[in-house]
Amino acid sequence: MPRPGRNTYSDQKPPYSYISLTAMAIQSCPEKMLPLSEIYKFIMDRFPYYRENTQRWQNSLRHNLSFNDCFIKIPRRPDQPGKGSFWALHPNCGDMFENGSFLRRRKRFKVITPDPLAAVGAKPSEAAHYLQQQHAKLRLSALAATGAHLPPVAGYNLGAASPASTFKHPFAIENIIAREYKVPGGLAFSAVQSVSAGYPLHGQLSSAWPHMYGAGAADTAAPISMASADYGAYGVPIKSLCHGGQTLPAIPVPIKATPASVAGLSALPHHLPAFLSNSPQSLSPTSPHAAASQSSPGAPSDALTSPAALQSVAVH
DNA sequence: CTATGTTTAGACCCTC
DNA sequence: GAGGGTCTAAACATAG
Repeated sequence: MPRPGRNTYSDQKPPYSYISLTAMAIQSCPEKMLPLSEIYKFIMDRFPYYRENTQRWQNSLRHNLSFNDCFIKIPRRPDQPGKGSFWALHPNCGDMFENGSFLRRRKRFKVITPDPLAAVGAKPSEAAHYLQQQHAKLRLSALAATGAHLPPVAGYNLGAASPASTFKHPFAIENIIAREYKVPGGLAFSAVQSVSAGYPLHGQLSSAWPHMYGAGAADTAAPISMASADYGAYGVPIKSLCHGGQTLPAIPVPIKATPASVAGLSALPHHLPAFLSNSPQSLSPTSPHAAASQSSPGAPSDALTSPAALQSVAVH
């Protein structure tokens, strides 16, 4: 099975499924969510193969976004004008891939409850209240984001914030790349750790993931650029969410009402999965900036790393 | 009108 | 061979 990171695939079809390509794109964004057009752009930027037949693969890609539960649609808020929604990865899409193969998942990811609100048995009024709370959170974080020197927080920590946590998003660029850096003796070089520790990784990444971090790719928007100038506290980009100058992410609402969206959300709202709560921590990158100082105990970010927080199952 | 999102269907490939 | 994952194509609906 072809492995990533060995060549640039130039005009050849990259050995990644649309799912993994999409996941890469999403993961490359500090907010861990992207509008469709940005996903297109990401893929075309890095894989020349996809600069042709756009109609074909983009249709497939849209199909994948809709069809696969591992992608969740995040509506734009009213103050985020634009077309289409944002797309994010379900936090519990888990270890869908195995053996380093990005062509085929071992299991299809499927969620098992309709939505977080239903999962906690929220009545409509409670749901509204819940959403208001989330709104308030976001506004608070937005304020924080505008301040240049607020305490940094751990971002979409991928498990890094909690010592007990081992969850690392399988699609995280850091994670994917880390697989390429198995150090003799069984110790894997952890890009996540390096990023957390503030070590510049670009050099390593370039060699491991040439089409992503290639030397000549400086103009292709270094995917996990952690330039402090670009992001405020909580990792919310000061410039915009990839476009448009908005700083507030939308309230993430798993739109798909599959019977299971978030089965284990009984702990809500206090332990609302960070991802779903759209707590800025959960959506911001792990960065040198966003290292240790954050996270009060029990902060929403814990939820992302807690298996109990959001139970989805990989269904065969 | 175009981009986006959903759904259905068939073919191909892989794993069990 | 069955079942499942992926890819492709197409039709349709909706939003900007």
